[in-house]
Amino acid sequence: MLKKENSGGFDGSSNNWSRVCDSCRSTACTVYCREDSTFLCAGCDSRMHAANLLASRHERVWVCEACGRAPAAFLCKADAASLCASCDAGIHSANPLARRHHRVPIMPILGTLYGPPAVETVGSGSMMIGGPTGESTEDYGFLCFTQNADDMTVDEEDEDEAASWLLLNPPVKKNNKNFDNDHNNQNNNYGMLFGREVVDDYLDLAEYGGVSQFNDQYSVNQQQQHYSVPQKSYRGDSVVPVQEGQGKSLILYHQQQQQQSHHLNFQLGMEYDNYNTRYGYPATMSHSITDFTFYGRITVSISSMDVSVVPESALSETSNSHPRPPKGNIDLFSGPPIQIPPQLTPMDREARVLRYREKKKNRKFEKTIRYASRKVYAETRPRIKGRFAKRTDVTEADQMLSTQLMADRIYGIVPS
DNA sequence: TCTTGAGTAGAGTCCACAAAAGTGA
DNA sequence: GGTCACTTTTGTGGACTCTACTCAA
Repeated sequence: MLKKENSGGFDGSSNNWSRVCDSCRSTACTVYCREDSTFLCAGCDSRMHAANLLASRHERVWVCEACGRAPAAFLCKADAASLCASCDAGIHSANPLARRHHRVPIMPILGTLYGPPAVETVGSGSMMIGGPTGESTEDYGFLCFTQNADDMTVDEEDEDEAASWLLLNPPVKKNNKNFDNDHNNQNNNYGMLFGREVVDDYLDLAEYGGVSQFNDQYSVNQQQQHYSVPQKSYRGDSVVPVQEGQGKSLILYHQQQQQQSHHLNFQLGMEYDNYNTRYGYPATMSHSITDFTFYGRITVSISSMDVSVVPESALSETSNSHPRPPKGNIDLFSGPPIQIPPQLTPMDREARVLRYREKKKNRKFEKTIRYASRKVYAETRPRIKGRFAKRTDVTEADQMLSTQLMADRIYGIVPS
């Protein structure tokens, strides 16, 4: 996409390193707070701007993706990148094609960086607002914060990554013209922001509740966002204590899941099940997670009923050895209602797409070893061209090889 | 602008066999 | 319900194949 360039930087320095967070001084900054005139990483931003309602209203903007040192001024839709004025000028004056990129002024980030406050949806359009136990939630206003900055950073990263899986790129076959045409035809419906980019199909989750519904909720939340529900986030396959508030909403989950998750089931089901099968996770596990939240934040819980279906060994194993679930194991099948973002601006959506792409780029699939003994044995097992071989075959092959070597020695041929 | 071939990356497949899981007496 | 013997299923890693993709000519 865009290479980091030495743009001179917001602070006038000339190196091409991303600016570090003014608060923690250890992490690359991601946002710039106009009110505080500070560059902050995601963790510090969340911490500082969730301290109180006033702070949460600070206008922030993403840091330029090209130089990483200046607040973004423009959003290039073609590159799907936030750029400062300097980088924007440099990049988009490079050639005539670049000049045609559609750029819009960057919109400030309000509220939370990693998603709006969770709001329970009730029925098809109404909303349930309140804390986990029904108390006033003024203190909970925005995100689920952990006790310290370190934890929060990890949480956000995990959740962000998990959220990324909700935004899977459907396969786009470049050579498939039919597909392309069809997709183009659908762009009127899906590609609101990114034109032909398929990722938008998944990002535009308001679609599931209807656009008008989204708008309604948006306006409602604009007024009532400080009453939003705090969400404790859980990751991994571990069994999750269901909070009181969540327990109530569980019924709603099941009522709504068929309406709201079937679409995703069809699109993502195969992929997740395949992953689970390949990496040793029971398929039932992938059907047991009953709570998630879209747009950059995932809340995962497992109903007790579903857990009982999973073999204990498998459950405990995955719980213990995988504090974080495999990426594909986040389940969308029996998912609860898709929670419509109360203040999902196009800029928010685009920002999430950016983060999604970055995460996707850096994603690593680590194979899960369920039985170390088998691994050890497999490593010591004889192979022929990578395949496991019978020990008798190997001995025969060894004999042939040794015979060949003997012959080579006899005739003075150097073995290659 | 389109075509073609080379190069690359990633996913899927295959194999044997110990260990785990299931079943019936 | 517990134990034993037997059968069936699962999981493991490296090499290879296949497909999709990129890039240059």
